[in-house]
Amino acid sequence: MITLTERQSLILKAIVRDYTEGGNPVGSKALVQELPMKVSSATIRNEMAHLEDLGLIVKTHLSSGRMPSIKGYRYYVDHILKPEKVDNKDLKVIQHSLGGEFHKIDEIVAQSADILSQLTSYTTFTLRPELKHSRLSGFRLVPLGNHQVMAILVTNNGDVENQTFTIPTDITGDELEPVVRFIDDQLVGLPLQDVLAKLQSEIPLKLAHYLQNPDGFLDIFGSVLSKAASERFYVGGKLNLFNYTSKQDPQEMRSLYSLLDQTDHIADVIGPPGQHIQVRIGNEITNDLLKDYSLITATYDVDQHGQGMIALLGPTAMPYSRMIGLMGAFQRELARKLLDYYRYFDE
Amino acid sequence: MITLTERQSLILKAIVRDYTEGGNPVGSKALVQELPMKVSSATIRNEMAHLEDLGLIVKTHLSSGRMPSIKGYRYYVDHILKPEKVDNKDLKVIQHSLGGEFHKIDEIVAQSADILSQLTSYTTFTLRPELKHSRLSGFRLVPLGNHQVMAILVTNNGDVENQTFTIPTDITGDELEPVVRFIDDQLVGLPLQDVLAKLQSEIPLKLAHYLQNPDGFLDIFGSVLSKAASERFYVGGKLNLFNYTSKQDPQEMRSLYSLLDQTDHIADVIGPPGQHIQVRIGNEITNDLLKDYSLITATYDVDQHGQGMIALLGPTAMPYSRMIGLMGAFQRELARKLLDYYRYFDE
DNA sequence: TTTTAGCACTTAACTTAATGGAGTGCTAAC
DNA sequence: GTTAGCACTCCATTAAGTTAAGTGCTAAAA
Repeated sequence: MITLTERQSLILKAIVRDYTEGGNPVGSKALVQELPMKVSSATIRNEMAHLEDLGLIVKTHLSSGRMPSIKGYRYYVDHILKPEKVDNKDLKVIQHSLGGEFHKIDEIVAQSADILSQLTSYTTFTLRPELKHSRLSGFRLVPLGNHQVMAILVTNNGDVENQTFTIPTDITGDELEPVVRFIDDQLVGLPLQDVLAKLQSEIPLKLAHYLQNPDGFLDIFGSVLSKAASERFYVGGKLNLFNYTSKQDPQEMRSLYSLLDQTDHIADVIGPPGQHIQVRIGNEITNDLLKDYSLITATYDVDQHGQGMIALLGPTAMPYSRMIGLMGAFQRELARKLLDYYRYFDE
Repeated sequence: MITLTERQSLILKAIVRDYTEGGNPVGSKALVQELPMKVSSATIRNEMAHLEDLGLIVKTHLSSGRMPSIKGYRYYVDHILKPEKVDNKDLKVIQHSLGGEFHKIDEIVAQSADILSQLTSYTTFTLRPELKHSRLSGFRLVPLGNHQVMAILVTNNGDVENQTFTIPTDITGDELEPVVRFIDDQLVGLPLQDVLAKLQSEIPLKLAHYLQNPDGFLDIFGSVLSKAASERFYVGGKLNLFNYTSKQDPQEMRSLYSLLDQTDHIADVIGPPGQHIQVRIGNEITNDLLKDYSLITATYDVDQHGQGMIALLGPTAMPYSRMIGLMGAFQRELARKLLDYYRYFDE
């Protein structure tokens, strides 16, 4: 367990700030100007040597200034940093952007990714509260003619999922009636995850009473259901990658960029909803492609409707204090907005 | 009007080929090896000086080798190049990729962009045959509860467009019945563009007979209709940009990349369906961001179902001969596949 | 008239050397 | 414990020199 004196702590803090703002290693003379106490550069050099022994700062070469190491950022984030109170202008932007009328939760969550990426100039990810916790409130099968049927699934929160299927024979509404009625009777009102579970077990059996050949229908229902229950990350500010990346190898940029298109990989990186705000720095991120970046994740809570996440990807040298403050504010505003939304549908 | 001797033509051709393959300016000595006739490097130098006077090739500095100018590429494409017969393996890939079962035209067209970008390692755009020519074959309004209604529009070609609306009051199927019947009576069977036209003129009046307050419904119908009739480009191989771009300025990459996300800008660049295969080189493209690239566009024809387009964006130094051959083949295969698809739905 | 050999010339790209500046570690004095 | 002073290290920049590729031009050959 590392313990720093007050002065060492101030020095580390100043190095983090300077390096984040200027992008260049910081020397002892520059620090003389900035520290609140009056000490000589030689003293600072002594302290810096100590910080380096502890592994909190590093040199790029024997006679260069210092920059924070991963461990240094870690210490800074854990013990020094105070979340900055969110800028009033930024708060206004958030509230205004979330203030409009939305027709779907996914729109709110998707837009959130965009707002956050604009505010930060970094790349953001958002995850809606898990749909599994929503309840099935309706299922429709609409024959469209031309051998096509559209399946529509509705939840109590107003989420709508639909999919069109091509089927061998033309079907009229009357033929589908008993199936839809079966679902209304047996499954409406249950959380989607329970419906999913039942689909594996008792539904096929029961459905056999209503339909001669239930397989085709089960495929359709299962497909829409799992599409609805699957989690989707929205990505904002993909293009911002160009602003903060240090890479110039096009191939590396390419793999990075393609990572952002793969929801499952993003899910691995960001992990399940957890406690409050978490900062992962450099190689603490479980993906080698991101080992030169930092990731701030925050879980937001919408009461009985479950939890969602927002996340921010940026350079290791980012203004953590401001970012953490911003994430906190956003987290609160988003949760509030979603609560409002759910309340509207619960009426 | 430029006319070249046989030998000059061969030299220009060789310069284009060498420069495309190697990426470096081509010198007179290298050409001695490659030309079919035996001439000295001095003779080639004389010919090259002439080609330079005509503006077909340029030097990067006083004593460098030559590379083709835009004008040089233009001449090459117009007068020298012969489309390469498409590689048998590539043809197999195309046929196999388009051979599967598709449920929607948009899937076929979207997948086409991906296949083409894989085959070429460049970036591709595809545009489906204009939906305006399709006929309205059905319209449904499905009440979903929770103040929501889904509007579904179906065409005779199996295209389905749907959109969910939130409305102030809950509505039952019975109330919508007359509206849907009105549409079935009056509009089904007409091309979408005619429906669009009528929506501006006679429909509002007629609808007033069926509904007290037709405005809300007209908004919904109009919205789905215009969403269906709007053209959409599919983009394939966005990431391939990293392979062939010469830019390393991240800001420029950024604007380029964001251009690919804007369907309307792409439409401007690629232009309306035209004649067969067209090659635009460098500043012949009407967008300054693309002035260092080349664009090959091809229009494909699906008989009475209208025309669509495929397009290819790559470096000015691209193997035009192979690419034009490939575009031709793809154009034919895609048209055939779509004809099959339409035939299936016309049954 | 066309082609070619030969040569002087140009330029980019690379290598080497020289210089200045920022910053460090260490020592000895305060 | 702190500081002034100094030798030392390394990067960055500039300057100079070298090489290789390629050209244009001239005069001779075909």
